[in-house]
Amino acid sequence: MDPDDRRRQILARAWTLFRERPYGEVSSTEIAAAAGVSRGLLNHYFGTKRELYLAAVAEMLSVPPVPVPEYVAGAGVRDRVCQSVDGWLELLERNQETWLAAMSTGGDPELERIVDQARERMVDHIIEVVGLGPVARSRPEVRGMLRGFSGLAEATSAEWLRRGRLTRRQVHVFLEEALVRLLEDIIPLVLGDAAR
Amino acid sequence: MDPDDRRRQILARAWTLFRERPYGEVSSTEIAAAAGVSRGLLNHYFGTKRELYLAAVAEMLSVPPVPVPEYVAGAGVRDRVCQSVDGWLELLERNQETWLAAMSTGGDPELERIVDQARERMVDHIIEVVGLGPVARSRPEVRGMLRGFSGLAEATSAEWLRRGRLTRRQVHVFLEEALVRLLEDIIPLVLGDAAR
DNA sequence: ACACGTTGTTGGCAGTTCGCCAATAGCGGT
DNA sequence: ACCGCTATTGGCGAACTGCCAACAACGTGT
Repeated sequence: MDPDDRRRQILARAWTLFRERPYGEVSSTEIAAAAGVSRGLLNHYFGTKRELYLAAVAEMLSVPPVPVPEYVAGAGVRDRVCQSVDGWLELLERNQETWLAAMSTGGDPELERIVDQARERMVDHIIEVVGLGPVARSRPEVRGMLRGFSGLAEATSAEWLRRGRLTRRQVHVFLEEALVRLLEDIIPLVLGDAAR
Repeated sequence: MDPDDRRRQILARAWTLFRERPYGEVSSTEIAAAAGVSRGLLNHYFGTKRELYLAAVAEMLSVPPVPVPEYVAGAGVRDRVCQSVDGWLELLERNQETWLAAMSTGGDPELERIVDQARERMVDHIIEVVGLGPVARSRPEVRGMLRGFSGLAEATSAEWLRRGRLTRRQVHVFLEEALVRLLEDIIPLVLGDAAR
């Protein structure tokens, strides 16, 4: 079989197993059996079980990002935020299990780095949507606070998808309002506060 | 040695190791050696390695909660929030490694439940501080949104302690302002929105 | 005082898992 | 046709975990 296809096939099967059970409870033998190959081949392709895991997570985390809304004359920041939040929730609803499973890092520093990169991409996306590029470049605190917002988004989304204490609509209203307030009031306040 | 002391000693040593390296990279043999006992004794006390891990996390997560600020006449919600946030940050700064390490659940459902309980306790604390008890009991969404805020707090705190993109003062101003806005504007908005 | 059950403690055995390597087979280039 | 390269397999050795038998210390009933 074509090595590239085989690689993708193994990654897909591995991720299927990894997202239902934690890392330690899935054996390489099981992955190999599920993929219909010998166990030694996993080593041949990915070196070690850990690297296979990292590769699988990285693969599944490279989902196409939500498109940045077009700039429409007359549309304020709130409209763009609303549209972007909706895209994010849609993407989330479609890949529930993937996202929920990927959020647990298990303290592995390298894995943490991979997930962290995905979160930074989310921050990049927000910065672009709301047009904060210039400020963000000179003030790293802005990225820090937006990273905080991504924590808010993850937690409320989990409340929606896992615990059901919030509806999708509520999450939408909540996040949209929170982000707008953040941009218009809180971030300027914190940045100005440093002048004291 | 007194069984209770021995138990605590093993838990302390185990947690020391678990917080510097992920679960899979710490062997029971190593823990036993560090604690100065035989490996079989770990099984005698905790049954399995996993249970030992859970016990260690639960032990270290049972830190004394931040005291609820006294009610002072003339002090508004903002004052109480400010005081509470400060207590939380203080606690966090003192037990950095413990908290940062405990936040990684590794997809283990039982462990996830333990950490989740700690987060719910934080929500309880906030509810008590801002006096939202009555509303929260009839509207579970309130707990959901406050759980979102705890995600915000965790993420910004990590930005402060780990990445250093925020200072402690900035985190304080940010969280205080965000929580006040949440209580006064955003939560009422979401609750009212459901009436549509 | 002596036998005995209980509990802390140890070492070792068996099963499983993982990383590595030698061996085989297919396939393209010269 | 020969040769090298890569995919693929099976197996070996090391490490780790769970379990159990054995030993020691200590309290208790007779």
